Amino acid sequence: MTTAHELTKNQTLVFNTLSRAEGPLSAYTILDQLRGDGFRAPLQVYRALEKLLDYGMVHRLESINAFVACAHPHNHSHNHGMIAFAICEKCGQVSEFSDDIITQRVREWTTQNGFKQTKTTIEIRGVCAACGTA
Amino acid sequence: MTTAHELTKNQTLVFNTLSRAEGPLSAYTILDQLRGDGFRAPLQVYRALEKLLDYGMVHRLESINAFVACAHPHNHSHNHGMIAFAICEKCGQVSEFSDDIITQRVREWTTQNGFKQTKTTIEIRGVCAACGTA
DNA sequence: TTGACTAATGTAATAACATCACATATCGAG
DNA sequence: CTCGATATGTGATGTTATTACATTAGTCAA
Repeated sequence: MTTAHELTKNQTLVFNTLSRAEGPLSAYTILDQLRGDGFRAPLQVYRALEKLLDYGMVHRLESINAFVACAHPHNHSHNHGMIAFAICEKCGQVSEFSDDIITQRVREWTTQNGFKQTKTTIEIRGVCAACGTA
Repeated sequence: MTTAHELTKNQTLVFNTLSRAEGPLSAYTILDQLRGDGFRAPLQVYRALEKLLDYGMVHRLESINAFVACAHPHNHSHNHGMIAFAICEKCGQVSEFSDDIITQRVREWTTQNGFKQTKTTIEIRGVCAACGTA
């Protein structure tokens, strides 16, 4: 069962910062936004992020070294599909989606090759519809 | 037509270093291996890598901040499929593969959402067959 | 050849991202 | 209360990447 996690003070602060943000934030941007709340060192942010990532409440975007609050209020227990991110390089907006066929194809490859996957990153960089037409 | 690129001295050194390597290397590891050839600063490596990435001769692994020589002697002109990487966290070996269905599914999503993709990253982290059974 | 342009290179400094090491505090179980 | 586990505070350090500026090398036209 996926209980709603009790967040600690720092985890709550970091999560709220990410939730309020328009787009992804770097750890150091989060730090700066939380100076007023007593944050002084990167580690305070990274430690909170680590837990939030564990809980599936936050995603890390590897290609831009940044973090976003998870868009879906999932139920992580079921629905183990891989999540893909489309990141707009103009406005920074991130769209999150999950595709069963992609998930399945990846699993097929890993199964056939005896590869035990632990984490999969799918990130599409480009320009979103809004920025493309503007 | 994709002409074989004339590489400069530094590009050649960096490419050869990556080609000889068992697995992916960080820019700073490459730098260290090229000290004997007169390399002194990170920028010498990053500049060469930038070109090699342009030419499609090298890939960047976003999830581990490292670089590998491209496994396929492709023909980049055709075959615009997205490339996926399976990265073993035990031994560092990287397997490269391309899946038309995944490529197509991603394109469907981007088309439907008016997203103009420029680059796509697919990286599977885990443990390879050899390390899994060992 | 000269001059002017472009691409490549060299170098130092700095920025951006992330972790280590160690001390202190908080909280629940027994 | 006391022990152990988890969370936190803090400084230093490690790792990755870029900026800024000077220099060198190659190309091509007049």
